[in-house]
Amino acid sequence: MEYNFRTIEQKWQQYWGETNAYKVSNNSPRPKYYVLDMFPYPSGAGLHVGHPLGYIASDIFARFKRLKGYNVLHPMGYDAFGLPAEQYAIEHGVHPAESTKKNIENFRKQLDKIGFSFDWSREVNTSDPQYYKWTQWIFLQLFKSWYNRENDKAESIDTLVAIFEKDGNQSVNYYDAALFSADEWNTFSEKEQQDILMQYRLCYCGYGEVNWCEALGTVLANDEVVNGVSERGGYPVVKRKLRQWYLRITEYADRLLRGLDNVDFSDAMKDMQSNWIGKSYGAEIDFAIRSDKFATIEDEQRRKLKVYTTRPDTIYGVDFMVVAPEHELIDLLTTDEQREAVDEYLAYVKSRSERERMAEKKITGVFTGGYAINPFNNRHIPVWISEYVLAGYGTGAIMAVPCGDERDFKFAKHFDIPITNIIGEHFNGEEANPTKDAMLTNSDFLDGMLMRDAMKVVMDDLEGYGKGKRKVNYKMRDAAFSRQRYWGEPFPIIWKDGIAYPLDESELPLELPYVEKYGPGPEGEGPLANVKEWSLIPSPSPQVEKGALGAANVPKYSVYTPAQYELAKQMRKEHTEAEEILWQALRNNQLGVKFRRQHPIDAFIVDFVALQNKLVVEVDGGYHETEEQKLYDENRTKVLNEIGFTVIRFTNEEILHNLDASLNIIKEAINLEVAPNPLSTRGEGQGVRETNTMPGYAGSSWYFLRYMDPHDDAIFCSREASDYWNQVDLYIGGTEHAVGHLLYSRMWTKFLYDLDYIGFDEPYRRLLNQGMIQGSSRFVYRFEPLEISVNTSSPIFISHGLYEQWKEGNLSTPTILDLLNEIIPNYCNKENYSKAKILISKLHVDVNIVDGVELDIEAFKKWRNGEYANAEFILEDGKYICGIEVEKMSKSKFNTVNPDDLVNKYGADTFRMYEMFLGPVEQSKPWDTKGIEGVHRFLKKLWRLFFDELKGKVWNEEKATSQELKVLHKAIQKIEADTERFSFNTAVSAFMVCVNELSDLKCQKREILEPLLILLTPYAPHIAEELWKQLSNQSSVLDASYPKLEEKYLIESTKEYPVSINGKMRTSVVLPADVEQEQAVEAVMNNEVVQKWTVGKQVKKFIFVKNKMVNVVV
RNA sequence: GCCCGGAUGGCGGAAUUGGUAGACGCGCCAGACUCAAAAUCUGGUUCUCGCAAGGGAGUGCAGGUUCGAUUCCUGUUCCGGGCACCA
Repeated sequence: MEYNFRTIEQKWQQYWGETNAYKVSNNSPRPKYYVLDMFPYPSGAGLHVGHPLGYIASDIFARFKRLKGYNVLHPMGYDAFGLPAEQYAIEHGVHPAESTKKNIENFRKQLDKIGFSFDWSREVNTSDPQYYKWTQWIFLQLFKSWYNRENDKAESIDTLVAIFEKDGNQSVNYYDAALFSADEWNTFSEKEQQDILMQYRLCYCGYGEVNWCEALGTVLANDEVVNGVSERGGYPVVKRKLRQWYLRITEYADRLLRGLDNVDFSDAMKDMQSNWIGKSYGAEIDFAIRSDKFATIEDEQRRKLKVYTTRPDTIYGVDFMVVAPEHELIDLLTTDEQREAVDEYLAYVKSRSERERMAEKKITGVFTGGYAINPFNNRHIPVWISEYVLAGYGTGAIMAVPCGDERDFKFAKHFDIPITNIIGEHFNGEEANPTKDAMLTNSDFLDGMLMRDAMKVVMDDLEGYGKGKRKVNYKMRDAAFSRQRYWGEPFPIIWKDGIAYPLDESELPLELPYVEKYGPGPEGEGPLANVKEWSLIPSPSPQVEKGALGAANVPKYSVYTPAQYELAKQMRKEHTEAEEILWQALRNNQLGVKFRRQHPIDAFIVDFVALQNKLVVEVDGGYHETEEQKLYDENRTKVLNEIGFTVIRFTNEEILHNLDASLNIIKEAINLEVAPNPLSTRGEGQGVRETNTMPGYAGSSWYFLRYMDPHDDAIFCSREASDYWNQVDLYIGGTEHAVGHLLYSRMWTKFLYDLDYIGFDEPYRRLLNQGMIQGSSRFVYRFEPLEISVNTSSPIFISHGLYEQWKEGNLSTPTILDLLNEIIPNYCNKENYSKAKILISKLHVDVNIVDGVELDIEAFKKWRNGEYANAEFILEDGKYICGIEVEKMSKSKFNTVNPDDLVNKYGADTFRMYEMFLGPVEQSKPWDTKGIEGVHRFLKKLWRLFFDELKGKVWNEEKATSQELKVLHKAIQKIEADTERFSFNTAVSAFMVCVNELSDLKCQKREILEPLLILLTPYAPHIAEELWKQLSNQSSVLDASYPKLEEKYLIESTKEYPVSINGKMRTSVVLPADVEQEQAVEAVMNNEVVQKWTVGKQVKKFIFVKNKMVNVVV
């Protein structure tokens, strides 16, 4: 009987399925253990061998714990919302729900073949309304909560309202809101009250910058933006402020930091998270600024440049200031001479993504022309703008101390800014020195003080004189929680008159409407904004009928017809007096904003427009008094509003007689900076649904809880279930989730804990990071056709070794041409040899048709539908050898290996063990199918301990010898310990060693083999179950109990000690196990080899480490 | 740029707390079985000098600490992951 893995694996997978072998109960007398894999996104490309790595590891551990007597929860599900499905829908017209469903089916099929012990009755899918009902529900709880810093926890917003009603906001003035009293609160309108509350909510609405691509009409992810243009199509991308939802994760910053002390994550992971949170202690310092634009002293007093610094001790070393390009004071600081340079620089920055800005090595910046005043010595300090200062961090402005900060130093050098040395000899003029231990110089009253000590002195001084204050700062920002996309959870929010009203919980789930088109909505809103019958509540929508206006069907303001353009040009010449006066006041950026006049927008040509601010200004003549014209104006305004423009209308009279007042109105509109919430102007008093959707991490922030109680209709997870399963005991996934998913889910857990829905505030007790499996790409080398060669349809490929020789110049052109002529007669005439210019291109070839490095030429000819059917090859040693490079595993590089193929060829058990055998699970490594044979051989060798091809069953009931027991218990010891510490690769080796040794001993005894099968069950469950049943066991091996290590079988009476002379291994001596130093000295010194090395030399030292080694120093 | 990893034979890797560098597997070489091949089995395999015995070198690179360093420290190079709208 031979090892027929296909039959065996199919048989037991079916058996385990039918017997519900993996179904887990929430009631068990056994201790619980929760093993979780990071939520997979079911991509259309299916599984490649990199995906199951973590799942196999977790499966081994889950099965191991089960054998150890635990009730183990090991679930699987799908993070099914996401961009790729939506992108696929846009490109192929397949609804994301459909493609996702298909992908999941495919995923499941692939997973099933590998023999995982998932309890599929607990499967979850984030895009299932029964699941996202609870994602929406948790969002509502976040929306209805605020963070009470006094109690250091989230509370219902009602407690905040109670505080406002009683005392106003004096005690809870967190987010730079204006102060108000209880009386004032009570007289506020509902809108005013709700606007204030919105600022406090844990999920709140604000404005944030996004990558906006006008041509695609959509917001792009950072990695969809390459060099300032969209990845798809290469269209320009700019920053644009859009209304966004935010998660107030910053309130949890400190708890997220402290919580790291109570979890078992790697130090690297903890470092990454705490660096991300970025807690720092420092000071905020106010610098007065000089500007001739200040009308009064009060103005000057009011508008200070606030910086955040962790080094207030260096205050006398400040040689310049740098503000972020988005800083609000730039306009004020910029002098007329510098205006042009500043504008140019800001335009440049606007085209760059945040990532590019941070990654840029090149130093860029521009001087504003303005100065700030050092509050300590009244020194005038030039203010610069540079992209390396980010608006979101600190105050968006820094005081630069070039002698102490490397980046400041480089900036000063680059722009020739003189450097003040405040650390004396510690600064060498060549590079900055960030020391805190130098004695201060050039620092007035701080001179001679240690920098460390000066920090406190400066901060006390700042606070004493009201020039600044101590401040704890976090690098972490609130997390953007909305996406302008279709394929995500809809927000259970209805806007009415600019107020966000939550849906009643009984109305959940708010289902995603089915759509046919996935294009972006107006004004950077999500595609849902196009679904009027869904978003407007109730219908009908007061839509403007375009035909009635004679409007062309022109959707975007940036797109207009040549005819319109000509008309606009004409109209510019025919301006009225009022228009001309206003134009003179608006032109040349006098308000800090660029206006255009007579510019086409949609179907209209408007009088004036500030495109960036989405502001239209119209100046109406007397004829606007007619009824007909009034109606037209009204409709025109409506359409402009619809596409996000604010419209201000003046009469000729107003401009001519009160220009200042008119300008003030325009200024006010500009200061809004962003267009008002489009949802507050649409729908005319009726409700409008929120049309953004939630981000990918919404559903994945709490999924581990749903697995505990996946079918509960009453709550996201019953307290009973979460009390029983509690934290995830082992969480396995990649480091790429270090600061995204892991921080969000930790925050949600803390939030749900604050509201007392669960009893623990850290989701994952222990985290294991799996490495990435990289692809090992193979290359072939193709000649580009020579101009002088005969025309041939045969592409010619050259083997890697020869290609390398050619590349290094060791293979001359004539030699190559000779080779070519050999393959294709008369390929190139000898006379033309000197004119030939050889070009060889390197092409990816499918790794699955390459055996190691040798190309399967026949398979290659059939590859890609016979694209290379008539290819010719220049071989080396009769073979075509491919080049190798390690790259990311991806379809486009033809280096993906499908687990299905390997499972078909070798079986799931072999595949599982091989994935583990490849190396430490935490480490990244390239995939190489080659070695899988060795593991397969091991399983066959194990099989032969039970069955002989000819003799049939060969195991026996004989008593085991002590030598055999030693082999077994050595294996138990090693495999148990290795599994416990996730060193699966060495455990697989230990199995091999054990089976090798048993084979050598010809041991086929049940007493030894049976425990070995249990050891093997987590790794290769199918073969273990088969052999287990063959040994006539009735129950499943899955529920056997793990063999117990008996130390007594391992005791040795002697030990072979390595002997080193001067630390270099020379020989070894066998000594009794309980040997003491004196005996050891004697035995070692009498050793022949030792004597050879020590003869004529004095022994200086004799080092004896019991059970380790001996070292003789001469 | 910043944060976090990694680097050991031809290849994947082992060496758990500073104590015999290269376990186990692949590949390669030789042999057995076979008409032959596959499969299987046996032996060898870091490099280098040497017939051998035996010696020398060796864990990315340059230093340091130590009786002893793949392991600890300093510096450095290269590769991988993350950097807030991929999930």
